[in-house]
Amino acid sequence: MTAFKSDFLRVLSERGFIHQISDPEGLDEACRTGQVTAYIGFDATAPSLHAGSLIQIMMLHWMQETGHRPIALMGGGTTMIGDPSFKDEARKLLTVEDIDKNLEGIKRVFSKFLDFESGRALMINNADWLRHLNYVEFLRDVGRHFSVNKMLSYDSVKLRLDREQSLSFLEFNYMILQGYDFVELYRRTGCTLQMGGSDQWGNIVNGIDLGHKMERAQFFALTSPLLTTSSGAKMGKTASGAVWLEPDLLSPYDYWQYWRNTEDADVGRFFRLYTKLPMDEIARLAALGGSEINEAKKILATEITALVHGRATAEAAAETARKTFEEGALAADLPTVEIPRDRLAEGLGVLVAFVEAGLAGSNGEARRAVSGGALKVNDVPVSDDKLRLGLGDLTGEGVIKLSQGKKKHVLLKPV
RNA sequence: GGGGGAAUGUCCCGAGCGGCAAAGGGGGCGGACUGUAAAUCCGCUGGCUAAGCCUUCGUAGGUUCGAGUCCUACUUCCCCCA
Repeated sequence: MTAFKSDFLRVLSERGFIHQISDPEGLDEACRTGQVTAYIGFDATAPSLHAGSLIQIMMLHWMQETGHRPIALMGGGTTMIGDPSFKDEARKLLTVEDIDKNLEGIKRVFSKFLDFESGRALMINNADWLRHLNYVEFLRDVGRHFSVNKMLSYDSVKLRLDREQSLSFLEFNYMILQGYDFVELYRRTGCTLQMGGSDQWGNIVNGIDLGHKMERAQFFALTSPLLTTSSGAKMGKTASGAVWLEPDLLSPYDYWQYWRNTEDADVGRFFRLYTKLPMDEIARLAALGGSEINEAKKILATEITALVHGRATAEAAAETARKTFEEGALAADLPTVEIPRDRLAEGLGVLVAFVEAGLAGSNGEARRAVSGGALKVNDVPVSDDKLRLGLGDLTGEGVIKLSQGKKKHVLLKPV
């Protein structure tokens, strides 16, 4: 935990990425004296990674930054099984088509954080070796090294067992495949370190053991703390709760907003984890108190957005927010929904308008929002749910601004 | 193979004498207070052409004026015995 000698561990440590390391001194020494190759696996359970994976991506980034070689391992093979760690029930099986499609979206993110030029970072898909395994051979070569007694003792499966929920044999194999991945990557690239969230500890340690037995190699594990916001525990489960990294799934403006609304207490921690700003700069920003911390949050949001969506996009989002919140003006870059001019000309019900804008899930939900005073048209609260919008409601800019609450705004644009 | 349980509002947990759009909680959303924060308080949290109508309690049938609730079969899961 104390002073690391290698740049890599020192950076990770001071920025708060480290939760557990299997052999801190050994890893520190290895990082100090040579180039280490490490990997983190990403399963393709959704068409994009979300904010929860950002911490993993940043670890790979810092690794490359400090002179080592990161591998982003795409879980095209492991996703066929589904990781049961700390899950209270089995996930629905995805089809091969879905998995491969999801991977397309996931791959895209990494080029923004890693430099894949001339093998400085690698992207490998474990489908390459897992999807064509020979069952009996695999059991004899790899399976014999695993003790079921031991696997049953891991905390990661205890939740399931304690709740008396079924843990299928399929899922039970996940940690074996993950362990095998580690060995396979070692053979292919000399990879000796696996990183991941703290929920992956058991799986990673299994890989270390397997490395000892099959290759007589010294592997290392390094885990990061789990992101703990109120919604963190169920992250990725609810459709609206996930903060996607792909602009198609979550607009850069909304992404910026997400970070802008960071709790005071999280500001320093998020700066260290999710931005590349130097530590002294972060210390200064995090020390701001009272309402001044809002300035820090804006910088935080812009920095994090810039990493994922690019600097220009991030600054545009910041500017849109500034106009909307600080000037109360109508910013042209707010998320826009197009609507046929004819429909507007003949009169469009407010409820329908809000549903089409994506600010309400149904007419009924919009109706309730009206009675709760939550909806506004051009900043004027809606009091009558039978109100119809027409061409006369267009502002000088030729749009209609719909708002739900204080923070969500959408422009309706006739075409 | 035999015996006994369980499945509830398509976010989760969970109560439910045959009259139920179904208690309660978490989460989420909105309002007040603030600083686009936290904490706190209040409201909402099946759908619709809305004083009415439609669809919901694992699946399919049945009993009944009426079924989440009773019966039968099936599915999945748990426990006990072999």
